[in-house]
Amino acid sequence: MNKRSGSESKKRILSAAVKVFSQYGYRGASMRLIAKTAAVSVGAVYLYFRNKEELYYTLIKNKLDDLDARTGEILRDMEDPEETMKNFIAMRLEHARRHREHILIQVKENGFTFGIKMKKDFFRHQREVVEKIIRKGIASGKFRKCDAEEVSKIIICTLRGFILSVVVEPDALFSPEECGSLILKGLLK
Amino acid sequence: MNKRSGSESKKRILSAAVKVFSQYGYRGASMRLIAKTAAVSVGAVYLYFRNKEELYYTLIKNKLDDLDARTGEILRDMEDPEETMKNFIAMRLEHARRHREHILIQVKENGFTFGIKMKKDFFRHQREVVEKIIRKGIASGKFRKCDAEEVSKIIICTLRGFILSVVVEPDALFSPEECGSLILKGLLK
Amino acid sequence: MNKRSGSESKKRILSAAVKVFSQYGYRGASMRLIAKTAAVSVGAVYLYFRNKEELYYTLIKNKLDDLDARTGEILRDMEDPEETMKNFIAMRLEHARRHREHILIQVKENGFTFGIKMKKDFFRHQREVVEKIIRKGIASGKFRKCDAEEVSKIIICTLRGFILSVVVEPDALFSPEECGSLILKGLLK
Amino acid sequence: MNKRSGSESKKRILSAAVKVFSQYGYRGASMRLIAKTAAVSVGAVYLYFRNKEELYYTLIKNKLDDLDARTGEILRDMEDPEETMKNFIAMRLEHARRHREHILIQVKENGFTFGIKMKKDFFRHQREVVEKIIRKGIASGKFRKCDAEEVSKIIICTLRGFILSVVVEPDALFSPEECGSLILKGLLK
DNA sequence: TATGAATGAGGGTTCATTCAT
DNA sequence: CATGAATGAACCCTCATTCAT
Repeated sequence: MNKRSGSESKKRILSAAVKVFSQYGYRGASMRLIAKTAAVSVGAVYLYFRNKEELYYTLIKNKLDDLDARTGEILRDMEDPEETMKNFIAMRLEHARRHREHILIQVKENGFTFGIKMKKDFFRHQREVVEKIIRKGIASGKFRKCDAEEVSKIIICTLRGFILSVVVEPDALFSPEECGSLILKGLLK
Repeated sequence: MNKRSGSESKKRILSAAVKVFSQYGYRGASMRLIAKTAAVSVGAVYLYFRNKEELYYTLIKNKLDDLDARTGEILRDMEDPEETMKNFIAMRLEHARRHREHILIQVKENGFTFGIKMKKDFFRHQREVVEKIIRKGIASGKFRKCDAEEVSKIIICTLRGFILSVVVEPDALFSPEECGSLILKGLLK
Repeated sequence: MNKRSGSESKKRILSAAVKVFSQYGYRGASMRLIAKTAAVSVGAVYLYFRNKEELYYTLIKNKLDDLDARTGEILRDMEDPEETMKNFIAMRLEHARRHREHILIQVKENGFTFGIKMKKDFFRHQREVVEKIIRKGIASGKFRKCDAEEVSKIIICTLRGFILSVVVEPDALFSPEECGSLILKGLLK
Repeated sequence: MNKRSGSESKKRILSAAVKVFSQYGYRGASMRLIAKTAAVSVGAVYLYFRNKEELYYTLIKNKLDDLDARTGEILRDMEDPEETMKNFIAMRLEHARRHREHILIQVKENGFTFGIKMKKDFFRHQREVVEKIIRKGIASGKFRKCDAEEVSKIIICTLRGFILSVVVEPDALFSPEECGSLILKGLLK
């Protein structure tokens, strides 16, 4: 059909794949539909990706790398740990809202076996970031003393819950500020 | 050609279905595999469930009803709101740990259309329970003043995150007590 | 369930089979539905008929035997060949109208391989009857001279067409008299 | 993995379908067998026809359209109604003989619900054609006076019978001439 | 004589993947 | 680089038939 540069086609396919995977899940998405959505032939998809699995994998990898980069930025100029924690949470929520489809893909195929190591690495790194913030907060006397590792896990989980909600019920928005507040101040007086 | 009591077979099928659905997701699970796992013929599955969808639906419904009942129990004898909230969170986490596979099924098929009303009803009810506890806590002066509806949403999301983690990474356990603590006391001193 | 005499059950099954076969055709009819319609268990059907094929075969055979008997009666007191021919045609049409379902079964499974000999025998016999009437008619000078065998075939076919129509479009009735007339007098002046 | 031109495959499939449907009926015919008969993969059949129903429908439609066209030709140059009627009957019989399998398909699935409107339209049109010939015949004084509508119905039925016979017993041929004769002249002197 | 749970082959259909062009 | 017809394994589901009761 149209002649396009190779990389252009690849981008189109990736973009189409995000849409289709997020809507139908890994198994529900058909290569034909992805190709059609990308306005490309079925064969073309196999030109750029060995198979469905690799296409899916690439998608996830791209997004996690992106998120890793943004996390790095936030960490770079950490001064006030409270501020940093708020920024981190807000960034993750904002990212989830903007890339709802990507998160959906992962949510739907959670437990799916591809790229499980990649995901574990990502989550470990995120947790370590949070732990680092907490330690800084405790050291600076702003956070109450607690088991930084344990609490970092909990916060990551909490965040996961927030993000899941953002993605699953995009209409029922709640403010990142309140989320941050709860984590920082708790319910009790 | 084994003869088994009807209800025995049905139980075996349900139990097999939980395993298979939780491992492969709705689409990934094949009726053949479910039948095989239940040590039953394909036809037998259709003897007890009209189709795949109904089998899936029954699974979800059973578990949600169960959870509704346990939630009711906790609410019934609420005296100290702080205690009730802790109990509620602990119950949900405990339940998730014990029925990991069931939660997995739902996580994986999030966005899947069957029984969506049933799920929505469940989540609304759970949120209302939390809201009720919060209002009681504020009224009794134990909780800081806040928008009970908004915060109940956030807590449900937080909980969702905890549960997701319990289910996705069953090894990386963290204590229900700490979870409750974070929600109640927050990170700050 | 109910205790019934064996022959009663058999009758019920046959009667149910006629209904179900005529509505759904041989392949479309399920043994389960036949059993249900007969208010009998699936197993019971296999008590009286070795399998689906035999049940079907029995049905057809019964009806053809019945028709053979009636044809015999008409032939017995043949005096006026014109009258006899009219009676024969009327009888067949009347029979078709009253046993619409049976005819439908055969129409639908025409070419079906069971009992093909039985049907051939039946049709041959019917044709011979018609041939006999024609010969008598020619001999008596009432019918124009023609190849009795050839014409008997044609009349049988004509009749088949009439019957098919009676069965397929039961509302669009046309009179047996007119049918007889056409065959006897033709279109020409 | 043979490469064939698309339209070639489609033709092969249609041709195979005629054979298989005519032998086994709609329900008895399996897509697998049709594919095999066409020397094509199962998937290929679904490349050209959305499903079994559409394949069947296409078959019927093609043939009915063809027959409509031939009927039109005969009507176009009607001069002598007797001649036209003979031609019409002969054409239909000839057509039945040449497309035995197609007729068989329809005979077997009579009462089958697909495309029922299409068939009704066809039959209505055919009857109107016959009615037109009859009226012309009466007007020209060659045919005896009769209820043209009623008699056209009967003739269509008669024809149906002839065709059915041609198709069901292809060996027991009888001449189109004699068929025409019977309809025109009747049995009586 | 009667039941109906159980079986498993087979039916319609989809879809990841390949390959001649 | 790109196409899309073709393949065939695998999916969900039905149903004739059997057999323990």
